[in-house]
Amino acid sequence: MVDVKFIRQNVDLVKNALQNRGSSIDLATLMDLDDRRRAIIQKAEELKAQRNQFSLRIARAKGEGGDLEQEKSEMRRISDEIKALDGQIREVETAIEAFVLEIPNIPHESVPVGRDSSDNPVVRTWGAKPQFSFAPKDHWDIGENLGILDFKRAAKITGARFTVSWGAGSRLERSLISFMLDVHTRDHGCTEVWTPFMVNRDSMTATGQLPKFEEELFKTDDYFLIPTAEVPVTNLYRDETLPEEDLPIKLVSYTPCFRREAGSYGKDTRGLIRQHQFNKVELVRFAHPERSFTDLEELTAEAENILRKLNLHYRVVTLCTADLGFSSAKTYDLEVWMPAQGVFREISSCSNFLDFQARRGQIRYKSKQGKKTELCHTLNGSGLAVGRTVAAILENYQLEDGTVRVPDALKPYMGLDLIGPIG
RNA sequence: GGAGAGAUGGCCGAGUGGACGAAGGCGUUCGCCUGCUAAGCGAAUGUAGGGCCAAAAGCUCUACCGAGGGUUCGAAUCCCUCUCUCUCCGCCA
Repeated sequence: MVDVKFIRQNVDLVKNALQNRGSSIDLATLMDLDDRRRAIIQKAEELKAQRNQFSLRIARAKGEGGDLEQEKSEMRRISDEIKALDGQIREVETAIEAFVLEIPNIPHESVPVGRDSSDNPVVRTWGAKPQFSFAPKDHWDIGENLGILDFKRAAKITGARFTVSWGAGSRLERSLISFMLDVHTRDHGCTEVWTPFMVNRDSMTATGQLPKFEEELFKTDDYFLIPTAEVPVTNLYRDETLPEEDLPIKLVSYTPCFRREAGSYGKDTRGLIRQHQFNKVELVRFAHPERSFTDLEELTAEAENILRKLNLHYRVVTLCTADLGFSSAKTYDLEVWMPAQGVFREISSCSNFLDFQARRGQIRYKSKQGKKTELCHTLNGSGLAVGRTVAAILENYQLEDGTVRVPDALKPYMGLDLIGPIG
């Protein structure tokens, strides 16, 4: 959530930022509401101050047994007026809140202005494309041929965009989760957390999934299924004040993720790339505002480190203004090389949300001297999306006979050097 | 699912209609004192919003005792609804 006070003082800047994002929100409506709000507050508070004084006088006079009927009826009038004004204030504030919750974050000044994903500049590229003496197969063909991926039965027991993994495939999924968690906790100093996979409406609102993207979420009568661990993990400290010296707080969490993928019909219909349920290891940071961009670089490097250890060719792009997620001020996408299609595919998204989520969720910090309580900055990034990592490994490590080599880093976890056919 | 108890400041805990933003204690911070430490003494110590101010500082007003509504001139205190927590019973991986 962008601060209304900030918007008021920087209307043109915000207007411009929204335009760069391709958003057509009319700020004039908001400014009118805010003007009205302050006018009513002023009136109401004046009356309240009056009421308090009357109240005091009545209390004092009570002992002396004076006739206070006149004061009382006057007070009744004031009280009624206050009640009416308070109702109006509530109304206006509800409207303002609803409005502001729909405003996306303001892109950081270092974010390039662009029209779509083709305007995302490449920051760096790591590794090299693997060379094949044969035509590399798609990961879904490799997986189905080996018997480790089973899309048909997943469709039978649930539906489209779900996957069953068998044997080494299942083990690969589990190995990757363990491997990633181990690297992030052991080498990067993150604390591992295990959270609920369903959350309430307040949590979804704090991180920015709600109110705007409800159609993207699966839900039960009572709760929402998390689309990413970002939601439960960031909300760990909702409505809390953290000690300044604890920042940055570095967390890592494995969770399954559930997404409706509404509006993506016909996109990535085969394979592991776009699923309704997938596994992800997520990095989350609560940062000091003064160094959150350093944190973003560090967090991105931590995610990259997984790809490097797996020896997967990838590149880093900066999302331009048009491609930036709703809550983010700056995002780096890590894109892994997929040899079968000959393209780079997103495998991690690392973002700095500044105080956007912290304001929605009231996540704050305070110095030991207790000077001031201020909003934290929050960040997160996939470290990594597990399903897509499986896809990348199958494609990049495939051999001509249809088997798949196990990356060195995973051998201790897999207890195998080669994934062969199940049978 | 059934029965009961509860929700007050960073924490503990008092407060059943009027000077209560809220006693007392603990904690924390600053100062004093003391060979050092501990103890002791003194002071400070919530959040949000509005106004004044170019702004900060500061001053001032308002709100907040789980949430919302009601009664009343006046509500932490009385009434209603909701949420959450705890205890016991039942069921269950």
